[in-house]
Parts: sequence; structure tokens; C-alpha cells
Amino acid sequence: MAQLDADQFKEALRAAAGCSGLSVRKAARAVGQLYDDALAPSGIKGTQFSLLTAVGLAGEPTVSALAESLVMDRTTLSRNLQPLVRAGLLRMQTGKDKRQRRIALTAEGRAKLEASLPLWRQAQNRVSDALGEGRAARLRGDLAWLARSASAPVPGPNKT
Amino acid sequence: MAQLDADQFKEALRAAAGCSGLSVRKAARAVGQLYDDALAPSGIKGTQFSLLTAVGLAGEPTVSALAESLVMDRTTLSRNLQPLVRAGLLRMQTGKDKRQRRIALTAEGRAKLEASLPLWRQAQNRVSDALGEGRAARLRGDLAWLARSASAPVPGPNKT
DNA sequence: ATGAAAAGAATGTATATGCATATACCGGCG
DNA sequence: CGCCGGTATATGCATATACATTCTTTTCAT
Repeated sequence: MAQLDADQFKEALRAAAGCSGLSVRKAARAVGQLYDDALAPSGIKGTQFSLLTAVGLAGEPTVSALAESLVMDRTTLSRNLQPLVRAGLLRMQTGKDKRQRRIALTAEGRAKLEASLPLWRQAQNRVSDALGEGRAARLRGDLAWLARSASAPVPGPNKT
Repeated sequence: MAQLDADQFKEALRAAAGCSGLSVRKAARAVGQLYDDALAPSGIKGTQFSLLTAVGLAGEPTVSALAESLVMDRTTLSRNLQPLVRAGLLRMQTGKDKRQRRIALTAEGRAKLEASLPLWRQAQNRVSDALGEGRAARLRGDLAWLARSASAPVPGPNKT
């Protein structure tokens, strides 16, 4: 059953430890902690801060539009909105097209977001300090490129 | 309540859209999809592939040791192991110190891991192709640096 | 020895994530 | 008018993530 001998197996595992997916997830966990810690006084998580920010920037986006801008599954976003609506920070209402839900900041949501901005800035600066401004900016650029190309359809001989 | 006028608020939100935490999470979602798709024929997810790989490399690590190597909370790892144990890919047993759980690959787990390696390689190559080898390697390096420094205690004037 | 502190791991609760599927709604066609 | 295909969102299920807490076991000071 084992087609590789012990040495070959170990060698292959060492290569797999350099997995780009793992690198990104480990960094996401660590950095997520950093932002969550910094934002703790405001009572929201980094993920929720990003959601509020995206809504504030987009105005009154639909669920689908917001999900696409965040490289996130629509159903995931659908659920992630619920705690924020429950907390009174976001409002969802149907427009003319009753299938759509228009998402908007409440006054309370805007206030919470505004109060969170200095805390976010602290965390952001801590990351920039750890890498240096230049490397941090380049990293964000590479990650954005990766997010775009990874979610794009594969040019190769598979996929629908 | 709103201390910033509309223009200042929008400006601050545009800055917050450049959040490093968000960049990393977006990339993690997109890249996670890519690896999950590639690994689908083997029946395991990218997260589980990483877990099996880490166990294979470490030999018979404890939960805590494995969690640290993966920049992951122990309790998270504790739960993530359960599906793999249930699937018969991992085994957990107590040693002399009955508090510890030694984690090890089963024969089935090793076979699954070995079968997954070529699929993983496809995904890894796709990422390297998207960025170019050089940029991909540099990205992994920066992410590793970030994971280390973000999970390290803050040198500044706060924290316990 | 023994009892308290510390260490290792699991569990309760809550959010985050995505696939398969269900539900609700729009627009067009007969 | 009423059905039908397509669109927008929500739900069921499963895993991933982490904090606070609990449980067991070890260690160690007295």
C-alpha cells in the first residue's frame, strides 16, 4: 500500500509543509488574533469590522454584491450578517425587488464603526511595523492578486 | 454621535479597506478553495491535508505541540482531529503521562496522505504559476514572518 | 503523605466557512 | 391569468476557529 519508502515519504512531507495554503491560513489565524485583540474594547471582531467597513463603503449593497467584493460565499455572508443585525449594527430591508436584501449601517452601527477605527489603526500599524511599510504593502498586493487569480476559473483542462 | 463628517468617514473607510487582516483572510478563502478543489478526489480538505502532513512530520506529537507548530489554538486542534480520528486516518493514545494524547497516522491515514500528495502538488503549482515561483516563495516567507511576529507578545506598552 | 498549584486535553458556547438544497420572487410565454 | 425558468436569499449539515470553563492527572511544597 505504501508506494514510497520512509525517506521518500518524509521528503514529500517536508515539501508539503511548504504549502502556500497552509502559509496563508497560519498567517490568517495569527493576524486575525492580533486584530481581534486590538478591537476587543469595541466589542466586535476583525471579521465584523471588515463587514461593517464594506457595507459603509458600498452604501446599500445586496448580499450577493457584498459577498463578491469580500471573496466570500453568499451563504456564509448571509449568516455572518445575522449577529450584526441582531446587535443592531446593521439593517436589512427589501426594496422594490423583494428577492433582494439591501444592507445598511444603522446609526448605532456607524457609531460603532467610527469608534473602532482608531483600534483598527493600532493593529494595522503593528502589522506594518512588523514587516516594514514596503513589505507590508507588497504583501497586500500579492495577496490581492492571489485572491483574484485563485477565485478565477482555471485556464487548464478541467473545471466547469 | 458622529464625530466625523461624511467625507472624513468615507476616507477612513477607504483606508480600512486596505486592512492587512482582510487581505489575508480573503486570500485564505480563495486559496483554500483552490486546494480543496484539487484535493476533492481524495476526500479530504486542505486543512485536513495539512493536519495529516504535520502529524506525519512530527511523528507522535501531543495536541499542544501540534497546535503550536500550526499556529492554532489547542482547543481548535482538539476538535479538528475528531473527524480524522472518526475517519480512521489518525489514532490518539495516551502514553505514560496519562494527560497527554499522542497523535499518529494510521496505515489508512498514511495511504490517504500519500495518495493526496500529487493532488496537493497540482494546487501548489497552480499558486506558484499564478504568482511566479519567486514571488510565491517570497510571499510564503513574509507570511511565515507575519505569523511568527503576530503571535509573539507585543513589545509595546500593553498586553499581559 | 497530602493538598494545592500547574499542566494537558476536552467541552460549552458562539462565530466563520462553504456545499447542497430549499424557499421566495421576478419576468416572460402561452 | 397561470405556469416556468432564472435569480436572490436562506437553511441543513459539516467543518474550522477560539475563549471560558471543566475534568483529569501530574508535580511539588510543606
